[in-house]
Amino acid sequence: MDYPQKTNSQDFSQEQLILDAAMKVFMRKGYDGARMQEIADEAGMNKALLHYYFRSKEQLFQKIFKESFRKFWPTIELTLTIDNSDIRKVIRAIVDGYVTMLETMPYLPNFIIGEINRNPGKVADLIKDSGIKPQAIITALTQAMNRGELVRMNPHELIIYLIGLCVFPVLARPLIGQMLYENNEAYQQFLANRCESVYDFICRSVCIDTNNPG
Amino acid sequence: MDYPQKTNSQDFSQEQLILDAAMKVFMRKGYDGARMQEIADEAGMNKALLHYYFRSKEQLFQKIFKESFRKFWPTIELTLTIDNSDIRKVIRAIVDGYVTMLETMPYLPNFIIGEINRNPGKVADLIKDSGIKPQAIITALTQAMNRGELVRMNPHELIIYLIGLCVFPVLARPLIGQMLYENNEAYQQFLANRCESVYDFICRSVCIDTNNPG
DNA sequence: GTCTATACGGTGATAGAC
DNA sequence: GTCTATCACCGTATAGAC
Repeated sequence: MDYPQKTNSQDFSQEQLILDAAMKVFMRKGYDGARMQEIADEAGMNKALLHYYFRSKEQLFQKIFKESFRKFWPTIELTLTIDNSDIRKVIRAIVDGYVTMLETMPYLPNFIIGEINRNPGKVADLIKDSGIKPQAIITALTQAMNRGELVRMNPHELIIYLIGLCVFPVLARPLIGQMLYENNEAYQQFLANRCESVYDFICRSVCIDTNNPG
Repeated sequence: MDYPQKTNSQDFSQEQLILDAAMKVFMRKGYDGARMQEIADEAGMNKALLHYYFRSKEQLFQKIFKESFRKFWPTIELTLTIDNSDIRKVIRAIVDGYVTMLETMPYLPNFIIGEINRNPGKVADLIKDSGIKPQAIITALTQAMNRGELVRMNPHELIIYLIGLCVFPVLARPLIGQMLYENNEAYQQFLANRCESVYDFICRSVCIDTNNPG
């Protein structure tokens, strides 16, 4: 009988437990701050097993990082499969996509940005490997500008501002929460409403009402 | 003769050399990634001297971090000593202040945000120690809203967006540069022009032209 | 596959000569 | 104050029993 390589139905499960644990620990501590022991504890197994499955800390980290990176960017591309004819809907979808994603993974931006700054030289390879290209969104924005729905500006810059407005509130969360909101309650409120807030802020800046020109 | 404690005119200079070196290394590598040996090399002196002057890595780090934090935030408060009657000038001054500061210290935001996420519990003390309060800017924004110069919105949110738009392009620099600008030249161009670009983006969103109401 | 024990290198910190 | 030498510890990684 020619079953797949897996001879033990627990194999994948163990590997996945490690990956999940590693994701948690690396995201919070970064590469330098993470400890293999902590990942083992989090996964509820022995430290030696991590090396059995992934050889080294570096290789385990690479797996986690590539996966994280994939989750960080494509949000913006995938939303473009929706109706392109109204640029407001596109912007709304992008903002919603980011905000929703960040609710479940609030540590992601800090992790990605921290590690990318720690090792900027590897970014090129990383992007090449991921196969991600921002072309779709650039095209959509440019077309909207040509249709007169968007203020004319460099589409690259608009993308940066768009992502920045979604991501920065989460990135600087401890700082903002403490500095501007003393208690956490009001800040929770802001985070909950920021789909609307960010969308409004962007639209007021760049969207042109084509029904009432002038 | 009662000269000050300093019997050796080099004392201060040595201490300062260490602080400068530590700033460089901590900013790029973070606490976990930084090595006392590397700081010593950067300062051009022996590793043991770091401990002689600052006792431990932790204490040296605290000095650097508090100093960095002081540089990161007050930009926004200090600019408020300028003319408050035109909110556009205030916004312009804040954006200029941040962008200029970031040109000389591009690693600052990543450092601050990374370390704050690494140790969120200490943020409250840090802010208390620094004595920084965002009250002046909040008041200025609220007054401008009451005068009808600004769109009505939560002033806290506006501050977050303002800082985010200035800071994010630098934070995500390696990512943006590679993903959106393949070569470095066009990105340099964007960074050079972003005082204007960010200012325009914000003003279009929130500033109301009081000469032509309606 | 999973565990325990251990080798190995690196890092913060100190002792002690000068 | 500044150096060299060294310690004690911790963290990654491996060896080897089961």
